[in-house]
Amino acid sequence: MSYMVSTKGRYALRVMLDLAENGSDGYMPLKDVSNRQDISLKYMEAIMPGLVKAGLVEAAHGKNGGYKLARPAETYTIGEVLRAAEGPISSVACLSGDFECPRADTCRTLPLWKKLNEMIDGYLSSLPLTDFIENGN
Amino acid sequence: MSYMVSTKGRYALRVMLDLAENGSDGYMPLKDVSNRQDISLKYMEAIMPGLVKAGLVEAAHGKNGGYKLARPAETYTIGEVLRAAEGPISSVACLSGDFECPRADTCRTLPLWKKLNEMIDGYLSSLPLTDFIENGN
DNA sequence: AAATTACCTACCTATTTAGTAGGTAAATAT
DNA sequence: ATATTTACCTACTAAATAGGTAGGTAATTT
Repeated sequence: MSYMVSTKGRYALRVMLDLAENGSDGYMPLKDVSNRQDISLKYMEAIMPGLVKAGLVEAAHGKNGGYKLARPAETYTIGEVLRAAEGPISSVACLSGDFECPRADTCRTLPLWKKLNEMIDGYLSSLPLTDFIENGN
Repeated sequence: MSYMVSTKGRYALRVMLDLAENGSDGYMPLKDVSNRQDISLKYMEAIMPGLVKAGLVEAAHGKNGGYKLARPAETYTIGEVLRAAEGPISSVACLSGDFECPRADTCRTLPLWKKLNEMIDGYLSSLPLTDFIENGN
């Protein structure tokens, strides 16, 4: 077994939460986030462009630059952040898209994985990011 | 991202289903299962001892030996087969046991992963293995 | 004694994870 | 204009995991 959600997705969540809590109207340099969250700056730099491309955050270069949320914090869900950072989330390779299983037509367990994926996706996509600020939910 | 359920667990499910369908009161040689399921015999040999140790199947050496289910087929759940083959299933490393996160006490997202794991485990442990015989559930 | 079967140990290749290192491009401040 | 700050891009790396293969040993039956 391996893990469905890696540091990439978990760190992305923490950056988003950090921006939601510590961000004002301006841009927040990644160095500050890195210090507060104790995550390697260089590694975070590799994660952020994915969030920019997905339209979750906006970036600005130069002095007083950094990142800020593209929308009000309450409108994000855990699911969309994870997908932006990690790509589509699946419990098994059978449903990954880049893998064509020759047994797919007759496979008895495929519907199981489909349902499991739907459950997971439904759960994560129903959870607002801000549920994890200021309370222990 | 990686996958929570690998071939190890998926093959184990197929072996169990095969034994449920094709097994009589005697033992079924792994070679036969391997042929029907088109799974590498050598790889299956590596998976089976885990199922034996977990008490899911019984093994017999020598001629007319092989494997058979230890209990009536209807009493197995998908979850217990996957756990026997893959070890404990978790969506994130944070809850794997062999990893001690120093942020665990104050982590805001840990409860999310806990709930997600419980959902997944609850679902898989509620599904009887035999749901996947003779119908498209 | 021979055949059959499970089971054990070691190895292998490719991929992924979790980074690091070093530099380039853009924007701002002085 | 120049220096500084910031994002961003392109490698590279070490360790782990996935998904096997190869070969042999132990147990059981014919």
